[in-house]
Amino acid sequence: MTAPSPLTAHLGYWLRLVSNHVSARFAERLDRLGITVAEWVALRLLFDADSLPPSQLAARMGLTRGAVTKLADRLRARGLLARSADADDGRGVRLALTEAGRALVPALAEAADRNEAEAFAALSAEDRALLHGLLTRIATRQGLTAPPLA
Amino acid sequence: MTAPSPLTAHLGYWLRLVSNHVSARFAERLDRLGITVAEWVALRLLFDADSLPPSQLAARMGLTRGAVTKLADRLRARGLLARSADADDGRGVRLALTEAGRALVPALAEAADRNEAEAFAALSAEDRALLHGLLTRIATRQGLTAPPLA
DNA sequence: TCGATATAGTTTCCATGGAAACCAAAAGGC
DNA sequence: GCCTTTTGGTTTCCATGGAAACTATATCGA
Repeated sequence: MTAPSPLTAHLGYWLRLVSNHVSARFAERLDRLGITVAEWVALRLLFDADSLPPSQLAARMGLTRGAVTKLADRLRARGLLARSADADDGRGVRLALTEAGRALVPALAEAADRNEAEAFAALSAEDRALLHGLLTRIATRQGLTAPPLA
Repeated sequence: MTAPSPLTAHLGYWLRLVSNHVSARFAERLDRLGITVAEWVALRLLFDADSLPPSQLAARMGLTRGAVTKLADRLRARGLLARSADADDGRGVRLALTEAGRALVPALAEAADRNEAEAFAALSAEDRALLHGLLTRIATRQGLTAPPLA
């Protein structure tokens, strides 16, 4: 009958602590540009993909389709994203960046770069590589090259 | 003029991906016991502290006081937590576990232990220690032995 | 001691995201 | 070719948590 594990006994606790902090700081930076973290992820994915159905975006972001509908509405209202009907599928929709959306991405990426540098300043380049290796090892073992959902 | 960094270029991305996944899996486990992750954290902190003012709990959990008020209400409604007036400060409140709340903590801690084992199964004991070291190094550098808030 | 200020807690309002119900179109079985 | 089932997307409802306003008490300075 040992004492119940304290919070700090779990790697999961530290992972969450650091991750939340890094994301919160990143959110602050993005906020200055009027963008949320989720919006950044969507914009960056669409930057490469050119156009995606909401379901694809949802899968890659680890969100539900419902959440993506709403996210897309917000981005569309600000003129950063356009929605068009899928030519082949009467139900389908394609999401794509507008010119304004595309033009915004580099600045956001720079914010991400700066955040990254600041967040992991405590680690040497080798240690950062080490951390990267450990995290990706867990990720692949858990089968998540993509979604943290369910 | 290089291309904007892809999401996967940032450690922060992997950190968030893995952290969210681990927390989501943990949330599933706790859900079977009718508890959320935030509730677990509160219960575990109160288990050691015996009694805390809401502001203290908020600080240690990285939540606002408003959020703690509501969290405490939920736990109180389920008979896991009791609220009492502070003897010395007319404004103050003390939160403490009920017997039922206290009795629940060991089972929750075991769920946390099992989650931990499953989540980091990809890593050897040495690698887990390594990861722990890297994360705590970042945490202390960022001044967060406690709150991811602000 | 009284008035100004600070502090503890709560409440209200808002934003985000999940779950599930729902609708329309496509695909499959016969 | 129909009827059932599946799939893509949206909508509705709910839960959680932050921000800011608000209340009550305590503290500080003159």
